[in-house]
Amino acid sequence: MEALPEFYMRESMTENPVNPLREQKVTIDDVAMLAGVSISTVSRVLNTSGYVSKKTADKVNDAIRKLKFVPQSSARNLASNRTNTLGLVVHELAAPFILPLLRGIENATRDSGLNLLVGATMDKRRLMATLGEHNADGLLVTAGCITDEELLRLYYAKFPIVLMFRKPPDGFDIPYIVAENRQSSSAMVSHLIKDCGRRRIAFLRGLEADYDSHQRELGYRDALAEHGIPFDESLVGYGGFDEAVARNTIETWLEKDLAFDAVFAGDDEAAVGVYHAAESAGLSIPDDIMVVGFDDDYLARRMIPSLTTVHVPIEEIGKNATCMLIDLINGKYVESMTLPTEVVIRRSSCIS
Amino acid sequence: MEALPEFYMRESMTENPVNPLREQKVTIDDVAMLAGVSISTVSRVLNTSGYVSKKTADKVNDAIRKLKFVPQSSARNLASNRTNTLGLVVHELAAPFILPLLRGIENATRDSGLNLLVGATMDKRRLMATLGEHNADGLLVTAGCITDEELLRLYYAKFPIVLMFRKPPDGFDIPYIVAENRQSSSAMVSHLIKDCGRRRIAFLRGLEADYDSHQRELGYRDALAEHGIPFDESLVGYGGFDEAVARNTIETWLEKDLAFDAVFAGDDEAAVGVYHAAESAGLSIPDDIMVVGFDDDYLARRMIPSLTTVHVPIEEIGKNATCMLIDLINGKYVESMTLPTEVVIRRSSCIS
DNA sequence: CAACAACATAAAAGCGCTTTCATAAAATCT
DNA sequence: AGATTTTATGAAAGCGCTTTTATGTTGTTG
Repeated sequence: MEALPEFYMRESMTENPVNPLREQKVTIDDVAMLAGVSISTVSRVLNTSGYVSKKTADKVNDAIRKLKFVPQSSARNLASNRTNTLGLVVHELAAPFILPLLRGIENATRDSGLNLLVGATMDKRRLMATLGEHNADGLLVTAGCITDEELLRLYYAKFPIVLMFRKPPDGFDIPYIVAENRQSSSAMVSHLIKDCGRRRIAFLRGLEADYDSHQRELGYRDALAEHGIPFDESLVGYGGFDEAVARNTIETWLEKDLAFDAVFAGDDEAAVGVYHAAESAGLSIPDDIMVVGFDDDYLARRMIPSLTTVHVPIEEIGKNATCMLIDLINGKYVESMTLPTEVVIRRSSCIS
Repeated sequence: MEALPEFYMRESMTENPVNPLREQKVTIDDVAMLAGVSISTVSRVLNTSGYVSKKTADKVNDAIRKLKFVPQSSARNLASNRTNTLGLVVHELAAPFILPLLRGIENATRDSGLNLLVGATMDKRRLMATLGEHNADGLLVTAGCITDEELLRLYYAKFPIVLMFRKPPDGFDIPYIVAENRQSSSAMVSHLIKDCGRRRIAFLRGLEADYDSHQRELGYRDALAEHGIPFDESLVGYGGFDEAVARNTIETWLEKDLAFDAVFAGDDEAAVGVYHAAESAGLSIPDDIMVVGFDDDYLARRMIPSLTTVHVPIEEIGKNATCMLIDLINGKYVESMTLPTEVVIRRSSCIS
């Protein structure tokens, strides 16, 4: 058989039916009894559905308060066929941009009275059993954590999904929310060219398949073209949106005396890698090389010198994605969106 | 009445019963039918409980696979009176130490086949309705996000809780897991004194009530005492475990020419604040002042110069706390623990 | 003041599982 | 072989809610 979570196999489970000591439960029946009404009426006031007279509602609410009644979600979910839960699927709980994202999502779910279930993709089978169709009303999915195949399976099953930082495969109208990348990348690189007089600007890619990375590269090329600077393949390297990787790339370049006077690092993480490579080579930022990133994450403001980057409203993205998902769940039409971003100039590209 | 989450008030909810289009559900009955057994038997193989012959189990598992059956947790929860869900209560989804913590917790819950519900405290009533007694089997609680009062209410209700980075009020044996603070703080400060020859070492406190902060201060004093350096109140300031606050404190000190040659910043966040204050005053780290932090968070390795700090096994704490909570839920005896930490010497306290 | 709508409540039927409880077959022991 | 015990399965009773249906009770209209 499909291996069951070991949890279920614990003997203690059958021997020791959970928390025998837990306080006695207050149920809807208790409330109904105290208020002198039927449980249907209690349910109606709980859900503000159907007709309830003011007087009765008051009685019921009094009883609820007196008994400290909290409806049990499992019963509610079972009866109403909704879980009141949103699932968040992320690739890894490591990158710092996850935090504001989580914050945005958590706020929005809380405001809607929904629960947030978090899952990181490692074991896909298990993840889907946990967050999948029966145990969440919808899913928020970030880039790189679910294959197109799995995504389409859910799509065909009409399961509500909103993508973040990622667009669906061509031809499928799965709602998504992404940040504007190309234009702001171009603006960023133009800044280096126009304002800072740089000409040999390197670019560090993320993963091939990554939507963001690709858009940023297009923006980079746009800016070069616009200012009549020929695109030079040797100035493009792999940064992997990762500090260590980026650092390694730059160090290799420096060793073989590749000439460049600025680096557009793909994202802030990678930019930090560039900082370290520069530092160990004794190069000064921004004087010897300028460095710019993308995301405006936790690090950008904290690094010394502070990092010029593109501000991405990540918390906003989380919030909006959540609202979109809620609408989707409620059967409303949802429009995908691209949120604007903004170049933030800091010290790492400062002409002194 | 108690304000209901606005979600419930949406008209769409009654009008449009969630996802009318969702694929038809596969239930335990379907599995039973296909396998030619009763649902009790299916349930037994799902839970590996009771007696089931190998042959029957195989038939059932085949059917489960064929139908892609996933048991619906709400039904399961309702029937079995457990939610299979752990709640995580954090104060704010902002501090970087949350990420490794979340990672540790998520891994452990996943390994146990449990779900993880995340809640940030903002609206306590709502939080407890969401994560509280009926909707999670237990709670993981970090420092500063629940009042002692609320904590004790749950304690008296025998609701399983594990505290992280925090000890329970005196006399209550609520299991906790904390990191060793005092000894390593002392070791850290001793390092500055012995290895680096510093004598005027400042300390930046966190919040008064914070357990960690208090312990770290004790360690700081221990080290001073040990090396015969008198404690100087003027060298202790408020850092708030926050970059901006710490920066401000240091800048104020520098303006009034307070003399110090090293700062023990309370935590890494605050240390970054010190970096910025030093930088804007034109002071070099570590030559003019050395800076050390605590936590070894995301920033420590990334700052330039890299930050000497105390490594706290945060992911480990998350993992262990989760295991403790699971044991607790299963009625086992759980022992609180203090995890060891370790001084990590990096460039910010480097004698050049 | 009938006749009909709008409002208010209760009874009852599930939701999809787990968990007794009852029963039967197979294995083990006198 | 008969008496137990162990193993194996199914029937049925809920878990605590929501929701449909039925039944009043008001209020309103012609």
